Amino acid sequence: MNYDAKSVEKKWQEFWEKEGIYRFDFNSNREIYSIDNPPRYASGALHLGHATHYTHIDFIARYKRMRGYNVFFPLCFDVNGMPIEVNVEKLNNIKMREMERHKFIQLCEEFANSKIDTMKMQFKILGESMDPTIYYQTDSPEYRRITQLTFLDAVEKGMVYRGMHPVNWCPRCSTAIAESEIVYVNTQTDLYYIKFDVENKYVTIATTRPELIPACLFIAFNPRDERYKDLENRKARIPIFNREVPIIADESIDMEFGTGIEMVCSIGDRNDLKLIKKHGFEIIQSIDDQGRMTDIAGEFSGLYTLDARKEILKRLEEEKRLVKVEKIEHNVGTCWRCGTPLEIVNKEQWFIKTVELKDRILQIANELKWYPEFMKKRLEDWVNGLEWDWVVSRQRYFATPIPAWICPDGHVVYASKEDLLKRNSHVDPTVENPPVDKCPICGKPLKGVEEVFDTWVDSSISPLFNTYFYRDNNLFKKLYPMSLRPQAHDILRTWAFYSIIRCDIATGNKPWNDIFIDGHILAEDGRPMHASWGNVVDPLKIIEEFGTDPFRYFAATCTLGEDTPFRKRELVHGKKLLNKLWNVANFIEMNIKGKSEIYPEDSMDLWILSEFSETLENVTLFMDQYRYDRAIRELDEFFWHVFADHYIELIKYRVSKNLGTQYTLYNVFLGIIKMYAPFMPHITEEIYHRLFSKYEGEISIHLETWPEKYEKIFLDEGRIVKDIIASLRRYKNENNLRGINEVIIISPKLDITSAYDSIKGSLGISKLEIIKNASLKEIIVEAKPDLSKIGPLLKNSVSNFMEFFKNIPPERLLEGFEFKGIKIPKDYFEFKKIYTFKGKKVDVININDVTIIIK
RNA sequence: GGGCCCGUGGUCUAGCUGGUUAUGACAUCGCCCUUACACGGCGAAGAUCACCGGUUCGAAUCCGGUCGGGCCCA
Repeated sequence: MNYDAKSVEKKWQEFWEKEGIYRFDFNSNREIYSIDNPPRYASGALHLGHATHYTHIDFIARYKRMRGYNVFFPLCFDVNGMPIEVNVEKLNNIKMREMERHKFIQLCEEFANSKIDTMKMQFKILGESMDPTIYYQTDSPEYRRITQLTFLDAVEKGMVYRGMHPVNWCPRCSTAIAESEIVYVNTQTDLYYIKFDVENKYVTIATTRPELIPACLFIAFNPRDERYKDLENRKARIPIFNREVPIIADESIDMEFGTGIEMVCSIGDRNDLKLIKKHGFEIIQSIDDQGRMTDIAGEFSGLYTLDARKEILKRLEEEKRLVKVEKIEHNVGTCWRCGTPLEIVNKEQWFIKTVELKDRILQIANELKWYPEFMKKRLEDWVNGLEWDWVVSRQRYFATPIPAWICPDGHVVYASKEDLLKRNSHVDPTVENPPVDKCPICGKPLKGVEEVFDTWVDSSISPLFNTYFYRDNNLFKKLYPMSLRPQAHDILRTWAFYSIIRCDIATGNKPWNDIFIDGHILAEDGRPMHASWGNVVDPLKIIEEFGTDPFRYFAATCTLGEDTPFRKRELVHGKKLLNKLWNVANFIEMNIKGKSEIYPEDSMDLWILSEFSETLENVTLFMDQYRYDRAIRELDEFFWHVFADHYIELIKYRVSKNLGTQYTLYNVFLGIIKMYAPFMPHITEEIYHRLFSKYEGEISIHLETWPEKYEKIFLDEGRIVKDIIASLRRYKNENNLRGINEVIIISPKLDITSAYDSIKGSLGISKLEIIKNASLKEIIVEAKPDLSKIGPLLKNSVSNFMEFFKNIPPERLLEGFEFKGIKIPKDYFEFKKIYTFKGKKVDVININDVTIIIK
């Protein structure tokens, strides 16, 4: 009988929703386990990676619930920022900056909410157990209010300032362009070779932008470049403008490009910017908002860059400084909307000081438990390399407004914290009045700030929002810090980093106890999924084909922190596992009538309880370390290859008449499906209702508690017996036998006589004897040295010994063998023996030191 | 360019606090419809553990380097 996931899963999803079984209990005194669940970005449907990550988090939530915790696992969405703006522009064929601000924001909200509805449904289909009663989305007025309040905390502590910062700028649209709005196009461009004077000689530099010569700050070459070695620390004179600039050596200069020596301007490209920062130069503004040359260009000022280029080239030619022109392939960043090549210009921006918090961040990172550990190092390296502060302002519409007003002289008035504390929504300075009539410093009129926050300013306070910071102090004390931050490694330097900063500024304390960092899900070809590569996998299609539980099985095989290619075969395997579970349930239903309360006496029943307990210990340990992959492997091995393959076969002959065995079967299987419940919530619920709920009393397995251990006895003995039975079953199989006439088992060390009935009964042996010492003649056929003992004893003569050892009759080793004057005790070897039985030919099977004789 | 991760039978993968013949899955081949399951059970074949060097009696495992792949870089 096969298990049909599809028909079963939907039923339980409806049931869980109706019964509201995943609830955080605000009134409970149980220990809290709180998860700082990633608010899903609301720009579209979930992809396979999201589906897998949320499933990983769900494993932990469900596991912790069964361990008795009051689990805080919010359903939440992130709704701010540019991807949604861009979608709205495309969908409505409009341009953000050509629309009325609040109308555009409304369109964004509508768009996001429609996506949220889709994703809520997807979470349900994925069997996620997030709690909809502790829901939030980051564009709610309440959330934005907390974003602003915590920003004002930073203001109060002197952590906020305004300053100049380079941004990507579209000269045609006259607006800042975000990194993701840049379209890179490969074009052909001219590379100009220009002579610069160095004292009474000259050096030829290559540039694609001669119009930036007036903004040249220094000349740079690679220190390994022999051609320019003697130029270091000397000065070059820039043509036309006749200004002296230093010559600097820097490893980042490409020796192959152009002449291997270049001019660094403020600001040509990203790399220039890096060099300028690194060598401590000030940025000069050379191009204005409309793309015209500024005053520094002297007689060329006011010209558009391309016109300035023509004029300057003409002059260079006149002065015989233009050596040659060469066509090259060039990657240019252009505006995604109008295609104009972008400039980098310096603009006034808002900052939160992060550089001076370096030590503090490292300290907090150390207070967190990282899973896997190496992710901490990634963060530390990143923090140590921090060079500038966090730019928190964006020239966009759809995000939390910066709660401030500004006068023409640049004096800032912030929103009143007292006022904001009393309200239930955020401040919008584009429509609201400032707390004072005019600038308290210069008396000039104030204007609301139109810039909004970088979306990480919103999402980085999720640990504060989740714990009711500024909303309910008692709850905050109870909930903060949170138990776990789960997230993926691509946003380690943003979400994790900024969260630590924001929470430290607001509370002076770490945001979480644990942080786990997940890897990515790759396409089946091992590459990242990309629509343009055609290797994207839709999670809902997979679920349609296989069911949710098999999908979750795949998720469980991913190792935390490592990228995992999607593997369909894991779904196939998951499906088989479900079938196996289903059929074991069938078997148990057929053989058990009612719940037995008779504790087992049979040694093999005690053995499987011991095996179960060991598995339980390991699974628990792995789950506590967020190693769900190890946990499920452990569980699979026990369930399928110990419990199903061996134990069930072993008790078939007696299950109907042995209540202790029925007790064992019932309880071990109940324990197994409980351990599987966090991974595969549907089938375990189905089996629970079919076999167990009427005795156990819960309406859902997901309200059950984690299993408990049994006393571990007969574990080693049981394993030997299991192997004996398996080998005899194989023997029967190979020889096509229905039963066996006579078997003698010699077990010199472990006492397995109590398993006499199990061996005899399950194999159909007519005459069985289990003895400790054979009165038979034993012949040692083989000896195996234990190198972990012999290695340290003999050190470098081990290999000589191994050569020598081959030719020694094994029985000589029994007497304590001597090699090069060193005595080797006999327990440094493992011996394999056979017996002759009254001179008759018998079949013999050896398992460790146990010998089985079959007549 | 910098930091981190990964590189194991045909494919994917476990092991990586060093110990003899390296785990499992899929695929391949053989046997078995044994009163839960043929989406099952048993067995066979298949790997110089990316490469080079070092430490060690002994390295897939530790160290250094090379090559290849991935992620992040405000």
